[in-house]
This record gives sequence, structure tokens and C-alpha cells, in this order.
Amino acid sequence: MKTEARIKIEWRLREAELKLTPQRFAVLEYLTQSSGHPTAEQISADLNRRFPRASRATVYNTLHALRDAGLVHEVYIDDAVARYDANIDPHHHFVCRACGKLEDISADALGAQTMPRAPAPGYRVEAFEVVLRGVCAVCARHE
Amino acid sequence: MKTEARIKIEWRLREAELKLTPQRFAVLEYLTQSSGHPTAEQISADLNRRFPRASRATVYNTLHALRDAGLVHEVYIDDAVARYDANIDPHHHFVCRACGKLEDISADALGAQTMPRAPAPGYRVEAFEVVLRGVCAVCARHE
DNA sequence: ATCTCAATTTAGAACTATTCTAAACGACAA
DNA sequence: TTGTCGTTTAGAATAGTTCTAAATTGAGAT
Repeated sequence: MKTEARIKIEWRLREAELKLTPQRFAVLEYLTQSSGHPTAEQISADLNRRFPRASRATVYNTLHALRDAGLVHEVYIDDAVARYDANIDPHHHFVCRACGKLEDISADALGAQTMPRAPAPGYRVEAFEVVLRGVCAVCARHE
Repeated sequence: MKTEARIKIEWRLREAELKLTPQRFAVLEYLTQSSGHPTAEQISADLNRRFPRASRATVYNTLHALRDAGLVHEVYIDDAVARYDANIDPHHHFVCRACGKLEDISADALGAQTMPRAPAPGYRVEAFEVVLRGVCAVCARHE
């Protein structure tokens, strides 16, 4: 029996005109369930604990395909490693300087920020992302 | 004769308790004059066109020392390569989706953004950075 | 001016994340 | 069921960065 969640993931892949392979399904399912911001390495290691296996190249190919299709976000924050996030609602990020954790902040939680105005004449601003830096609730208690 | 600018750079290095070496001077001077956001590779290539030479390892060591001392900013935006910026006034960034150019946006030019409120109870927000995405004035004319 | 020594620089090796290659495989339309 | 073309694969290659251990040097002490 196919669960609701399974059908939703399959449907999202088809919508994006991506052939439905077990590897693509597994990567997208993994990211959908993951609340952190895993790297390709973490995704690869976790996936290969069980069927289906996915080679390193496939993990990268798949992540790029999902990114190009807009099904996942790829972010680079503070280091040279790509991190992936299946949360594609508009959102921002919070980085804790104590524990290093990277969290999503919904556009709502950020407060009523309006689209910033053009930084100079002729510029067209289409989107914006905010990175908040500080100390998370857990670390704040230990300081 | 020592120019004003030269003295200022030397003074900034001493302030940061960094020994004044020709290589450190050259890297900081280069970044101070550069308006783009050069990578370690670009800095290395440009510096080695003239005296003093700086080995690859020294360029990296120096950039890290300057970053740790707060004399330069290290940013990762959209790819896995570190970019450096001697502009340490509070500022944000604009990325053109057409030409890929990365530009500084002064905090003023962004508009009167106040520090975002805490995303959840217990969180302490100490700083924030905004990345604007869109089309720059030059590219906008060609679309 | 010279000495001393810890900090810095260096060339090259090593490492990590990512991309490439070319052959085998497999999803899916007909 | 078959043919096609996109996908997966292992392994090699590349790019950016970090490490290593020896040589050099800045700057305070003499």
C-alpha cells in the first residue's frame, strides 16, 4: 500500500519532469523528513544504510536535478559545503554562533519585512534572504 | 615616503596584534583597493605578478588571520568558494542573476531595516545579513 | 647593531568536496 | 515487449583548501 506521503513525493518528481528512480525518490524522501540541513556526504551515508544504494555521483546528480527543478534549496552558509533543504516555502535562516546549528526561520517569524527597495536606480530586486546570527535558546541558557 | 594609506594598513595590522610582514601588508592592501569580492585564487594570482611573492599557503594563512582579526569579511554566496571583502562596515549583498556579479549594499541603501526580532522565545539575535537577488542596472537594460 | 626565538613563510604533499567519464542499466512510451 | 534515451555506476580527475616540516624573518632584548 502506498502511503499519502509516498504518493506526494512521486507526484512532485513527475511534476518536475524527472523520471522516477528509486534513488531520486530516496533522496527527496530523506530531505523531506530531515529537519536539519544535511550535506551531500550526510545524505549519501544515511541513504546507503539501506536499500536503495546510491553512488556518490548519483547523490550529486540527484541533488542538482532537484535543485534545478526547485524541489529543494541549496545553501552555502559559512563554509564551503553545500547543504540541502526540502523546505521550499519562503524562509530565512538563523545560525547559532555557539553550537553552529543552522535553522529555518519562516518568513512570518521574521516579522513583517517588506521586500527591500532597490539598492540603486535601475536595479530590480526579485527576492531576498536574511541570515540571522546570534545564540539559540539552548545555548543562551548555558552562557 | 610612506603614504597615508600605507600607514593606515600597517596600523590596522598592529592593532590586530599581527606581525607586520610584507605578505600580510600586500594582501590587506590588495583587498582594500579591490572593489570586487576576490577569491583566494584571484588574490594569489594578482599578488604574484609583482613583489612580494606569497605562496598559496601564506595567502590562505593570511586571509584567515585577517578574518579572525575582523579586518576582512569572508563570504560564501551561491558557491563553494570563499570570497573576501575588506569592507567591514555593516553591509549587505546584491547578486545579479543575469551576470552573477556580487555587490555590497550599504546598510543605509537597504532602507531602514531594524534588527529582526527573535525568531522564537529565548533566541538572541546579534546581527543579520541580507542577500538581495535580482537583476543589476546594466543587465536590466539588456532584457 | 646584533642576537634570539617564536611567529611566519614556503614547497609540496595530503585531503575533502565535487565533477567528469564511459560503460551498463532501467524507466517508460509506443 | 521492445527501443530509446535518460540515469546510475565505479573510479578517475579536478578544484579549493589544509597540513607538514624545514627554512626564514620580524621585532623585542642585549
